[in-house]
Amino acid sequence: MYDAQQVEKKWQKRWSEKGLYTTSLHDQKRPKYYNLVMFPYPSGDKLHVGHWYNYAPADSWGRYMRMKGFNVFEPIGFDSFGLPAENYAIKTGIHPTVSIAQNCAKMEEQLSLIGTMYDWSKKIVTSDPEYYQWTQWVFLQLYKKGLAYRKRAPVNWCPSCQTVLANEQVNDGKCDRCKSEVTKKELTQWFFNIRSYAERLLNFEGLDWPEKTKLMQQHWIGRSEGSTVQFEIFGRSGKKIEVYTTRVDTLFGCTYVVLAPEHPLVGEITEKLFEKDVAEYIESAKRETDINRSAEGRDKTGVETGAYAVNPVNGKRVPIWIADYVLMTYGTGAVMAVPAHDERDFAFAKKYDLPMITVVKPPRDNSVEPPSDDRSIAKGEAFTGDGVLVSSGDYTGLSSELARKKITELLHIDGLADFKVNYKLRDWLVSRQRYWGAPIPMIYCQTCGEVPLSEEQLPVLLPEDVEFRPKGGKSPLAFVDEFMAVKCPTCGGDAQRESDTMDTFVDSSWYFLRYPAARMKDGPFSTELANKWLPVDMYIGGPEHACMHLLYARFINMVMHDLGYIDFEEPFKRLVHQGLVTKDGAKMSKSKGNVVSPDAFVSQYGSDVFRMYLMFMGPFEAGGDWSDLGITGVARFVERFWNLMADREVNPGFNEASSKRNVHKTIKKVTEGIEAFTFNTAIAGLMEFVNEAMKVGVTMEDKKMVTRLIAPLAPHMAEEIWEYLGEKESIFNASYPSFDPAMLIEDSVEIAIQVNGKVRGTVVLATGCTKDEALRLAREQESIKKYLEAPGVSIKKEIYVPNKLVSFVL
RNA sequence: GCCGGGGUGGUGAAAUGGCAGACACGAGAGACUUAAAAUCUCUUACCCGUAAGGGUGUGUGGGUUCGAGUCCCACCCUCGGCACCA
Repeated sequence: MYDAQQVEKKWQKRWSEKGLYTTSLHDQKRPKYYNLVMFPYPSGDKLHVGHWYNYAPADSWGRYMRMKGFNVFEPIGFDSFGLPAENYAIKTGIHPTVSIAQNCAKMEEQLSLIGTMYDWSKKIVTSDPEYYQWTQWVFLQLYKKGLAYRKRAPVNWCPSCQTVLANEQVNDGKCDRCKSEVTKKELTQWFFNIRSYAERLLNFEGLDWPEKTKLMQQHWIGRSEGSTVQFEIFGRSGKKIEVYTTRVDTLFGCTYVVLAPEHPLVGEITEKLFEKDVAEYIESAKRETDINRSAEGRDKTGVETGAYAVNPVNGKRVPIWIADYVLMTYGTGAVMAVPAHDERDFAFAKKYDLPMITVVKPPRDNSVEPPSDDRSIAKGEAFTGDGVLVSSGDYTGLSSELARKKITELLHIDGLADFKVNYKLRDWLVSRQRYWGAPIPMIYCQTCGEVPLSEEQLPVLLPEDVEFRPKGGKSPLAFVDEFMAVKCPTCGGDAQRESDTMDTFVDSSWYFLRYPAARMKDGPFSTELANKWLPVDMYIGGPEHACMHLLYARFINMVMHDLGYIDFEEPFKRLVHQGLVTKDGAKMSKSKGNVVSPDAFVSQYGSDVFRMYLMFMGPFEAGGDWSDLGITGVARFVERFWNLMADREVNPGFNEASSKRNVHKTIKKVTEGIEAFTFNTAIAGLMEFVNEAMKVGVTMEDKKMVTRLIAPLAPHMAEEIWEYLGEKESIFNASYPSFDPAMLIEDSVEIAIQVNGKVRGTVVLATGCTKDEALRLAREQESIKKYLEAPGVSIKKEIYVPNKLVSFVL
């Protein structure tokens, strides 16, 4: 009987006593392997099966790579700043420093039960000053490079969290964290200019990432190629409106121009008669939340300004409108409307009875040119595809693609147009009006203005004695006088600190650089160690970070590269996402009360069984719905494996050739399963091995081989068996077995015989049997004869796939 | 609407274009036991048939091929992501 509890305790203790997983970072002998999981937030809750589902296979991968001969570094830490601890403090009065310390300790204890090979000596906690002073350092580096700036802008505001949010943290117009409706607010905030890295962030060369994730980032960055076009404002010589369009080929079809309500020209151009309507419209647009304003299919609204713009390509006057379907944050905040060829313009034009002119027809449409400038064109919808230009002056007859080039080039001569690439990606808003984060290391001086702290003045420590409850949209720090009052580092005069703290995504945007130098006092990371250990070889975490953490981390890493601190641009070479474990089809969450705890299973069956059961559920990247129904299967397997290995005798039915083949077949299957992150098939392979070994036996030598094979998946049991089989060193210092292809070949194989595509029988042939021989034997089969010899049939074709099948076509 | 992933037994699932359902769970039958648990053995896609055997089957409809879960076309459902970005 295998005693999992006793065995697992024993080995966890021994591993930690021996420091088996303390990676020697300066080792020159073995190639390095940086195996990283996204570090957890230390909530007070216990680990649930989702955590295990993520961490256990990730650890098995690390163990596998270690046995493959790599010097594996598998660090862990806590992403400990952020709202939950602060909200908890508001509710209970317990200081975040206290609750986070408790939670980290609790979490460490639970993580250790999994039996991972985390190198705890390199643990980092982002809310420790020894970490966050370097987060502040990162901020200063960006500031120095002009990549951190302060700007008054309409931002996302969560009224319940009382803080601003980055675009990435707003989902469906709701706060990612508390789900309340996000509103707009004009505030002066700190931004990181991630936009200037848009082009580089689109390049994924050399990255082994899921296609899906790369696509999501691409879409988020949203690159589009188009042109800017200048429309002169009629009667205001020299005043121009710049619009952005990807369809400059439809310029002749422009029947009006639309400005975003926030557009700076609005006040200037609006005619007296229209001022009241315009002012009212802008007011109502301001009140709209982003979600309402940006919902597609929403009824389009707008007002006329009374002003007119001149189409530079044909001198035609078109009215200027204001509508909130045009966004100030994209392009130039102004568009040329071509209702005949754009769905949004079409809907708007129809509502306000604006003219439509068809200027592009589908390439294969040979019909007569439609009448131009005809309000009554009875059209059901806009034609938005590329085609051939009509009613477009000199450009008539050109393809859309060519026309885009020609029109832009010609207008460019007079400075009226230019090619322009735009991105949907907006700058990263990093300030938060909350307490529990890294203070932004900036000072505002009455004489010098905005002054960055020098590196020697870091860390800016978070004051301890603070009223956490947010007040009036200001950070709690703003009310701590001792914190706020400071002397200006430049002139020595009275100054004030920045009271906002940083988005926690800033903390996690560089932590992978810190790990190898976790205890370092004189810098955020060591250039030497970073260049040696990074990029991260394997990064494992949830797909929900695709457009947040994973994008921010790439950006910050690129900035550090550009500043000359590190040699590599990309932080994560290979990325794998674990699938989601649901309960009754729903995501596990405390509020739904459907969180499954692993505790009962781990204490009944042990970590090894539970780890393997999670892996046996299906492919790692697929996830699945939780059910405990099958765990007994894995428990039985572990018992059988243990008994097989503990039995020192070779089985009575021992057959050397079959036994060897069994072992090598297993090595192949298990290795392929682990490599593909389909641990379920690896475990199935081991189960098959045991079933077969019960029949054909297994030698002492092969027992050791198979024990090494299972070690990454069931680390505790493997160590125990390894020791039992007489080995003194840890099994994780042993190498991973590889298979001999020659050992896989069987003497004979059973192949299928098909007649007209249907399997009608089988025949046992010698391996590698010739075609003639195979066909002859197949034809002789009783079950086949009757088909071949039926009256009126003859063989039209014979197919032989060696070791697979014979197929007759009659 | 657009972009991805996925639809295979009662369940979790497996399958370089080559005998669909490996490996498990569950269920049924049997062995051991005074009995139960545990363990072991056998059966288990569906339909017809006592059997031998035959037929049907991987979301739907077509196609390519000697042969399709796998490739191609059209569609349905589902889960994620994006969504007035001009």
